[in-house]
Amino acid sequence: MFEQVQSRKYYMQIVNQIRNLISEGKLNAGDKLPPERVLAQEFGTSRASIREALSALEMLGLIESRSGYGNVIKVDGTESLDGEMFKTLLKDHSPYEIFESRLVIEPNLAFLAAERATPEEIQEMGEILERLNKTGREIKNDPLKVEPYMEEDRKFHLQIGKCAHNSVLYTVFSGVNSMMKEAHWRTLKTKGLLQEGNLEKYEDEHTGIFNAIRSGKKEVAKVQMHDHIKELKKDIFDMHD
Amino acid sequence: MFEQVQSRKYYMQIVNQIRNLISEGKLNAGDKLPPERVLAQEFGTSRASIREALSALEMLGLIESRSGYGNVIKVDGTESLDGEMFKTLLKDHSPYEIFESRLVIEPNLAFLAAERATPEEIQEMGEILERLNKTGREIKNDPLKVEPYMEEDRKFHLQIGKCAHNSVLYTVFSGVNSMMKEAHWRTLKTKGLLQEGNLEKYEDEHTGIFNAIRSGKKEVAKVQMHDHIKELKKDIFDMHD
DNA sequence: GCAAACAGGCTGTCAGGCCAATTTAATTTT
DNA sequence: AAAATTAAATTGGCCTGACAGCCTGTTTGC
Repeated sequence: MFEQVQSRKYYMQIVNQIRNLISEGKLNAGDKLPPERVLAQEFGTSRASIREALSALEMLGLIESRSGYGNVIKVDGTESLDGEMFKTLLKDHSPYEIFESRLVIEPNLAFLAAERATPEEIQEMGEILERLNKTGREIKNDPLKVEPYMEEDRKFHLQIGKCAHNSVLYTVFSGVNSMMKEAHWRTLKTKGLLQEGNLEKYEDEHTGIFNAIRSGKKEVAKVQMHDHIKELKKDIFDMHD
Repeated sequence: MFEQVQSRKYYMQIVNQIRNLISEGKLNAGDKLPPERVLAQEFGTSRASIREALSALEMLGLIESRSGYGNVIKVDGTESLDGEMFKTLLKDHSPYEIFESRLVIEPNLAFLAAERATPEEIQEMGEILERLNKTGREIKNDPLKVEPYMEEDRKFHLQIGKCAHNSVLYTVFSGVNSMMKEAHWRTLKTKGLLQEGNLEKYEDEHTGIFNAIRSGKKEVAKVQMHDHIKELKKDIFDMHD
């Protein structure tokens, strides 16, 4: 019946405003915030309050405060800000366990996606898949395409997660997914990806998953996603169980 | 090869120290921190730095700062501090989606638990189950036992999560699990739990899951957990799909 | 007895200042 | 002219001191 009164503390209001600016895409990764003294003026508060907000934002992993330089936005919040914050929690977990969690979550996301995806979402998924496959085939002639390929791959999986229409699972997955952008993951994955025949294999698997989701075959989508992630896991960690 | 240099910024060191005290159980939910001025003295910093740390801790959901009263520890961090922080991210998500995520995660935790649980962990699980079942039977004569029952139930499921030995999934699940302690969940659950015959049903299901895990029957554990959560979901949300 | 006023402790916020880190520009050196 | 050095400006990191407002318990006044 009654609405929550606006968070009274200044630093919280500042955190929320900046957080919103990030998720609205008005502040992007790499952008520099105005100097603290300027922020204080613009928000109409003291520098102390600004700094309380900034330290909180830094602890949440949204900005990085660099002495003598400025406060820099660290994340691209348009995909899932909550996911980026969850990623911050994952920092110290082992790569193996992080990847293993994909094996649990993603097949179920595929299942739910087959059940709930809207036509528009399916179409977008198809477009991403097309770009992904195209980029994959270009790698043979141009090894520099590996980076864009991994990015398209990330987006394809993320789109499936979005289609599952479960914000909790999406938050978790987008955190894990975003972790794959990190440098040490890229080197890990590059090794596995480039082995002979893998790209063709992935193309088949991705296409199969997409078709299953599009035609609403929930169980098929789930199983195929499971097999796909298991293949990835094998290719990356060189394990076979 | 080289270890990370200690986080330079004062507020970070303070956050880490307090965070550790919470996860070590030296600071428990409800405890009041010393006044900021005292903290400043004890940490050897200014009150400004203390407040930067406290605002960060509050944003992470670990403490609550009450004007004119003090800074209060908000979580019991001995189960999983990361989980408590993840719970903070869940605050605004719909109860249905939160519960649905259990349906995805817990069966897989049961699966992994059947594969990886140590004898000691199994034994502890058995002891929790025994207490749970005992409390469940006492409810008939003493409706006040509902609260303890739900707490034992929470612990039983959490123990399974722990046995899965995957820190990422455990963090997520313990966050969701801890959410079940919240007031609005308790009322939701109480309604469903107390319907005729449910408690006996749950006892059978719990026991079945435990036996499957103990004897290493991974697939059985997974399926039974899935069915159990689905029953719970039905009883709580009154849905049947 | 009971309500109202009071007092002490604590957080919320501000103002102003100094130091250290880092970038940028200026200056010197090669 | 290019490179290395130095100087200046910018910016975050941190500190001190102060005051208003909130909370709690106690005292005062009826």
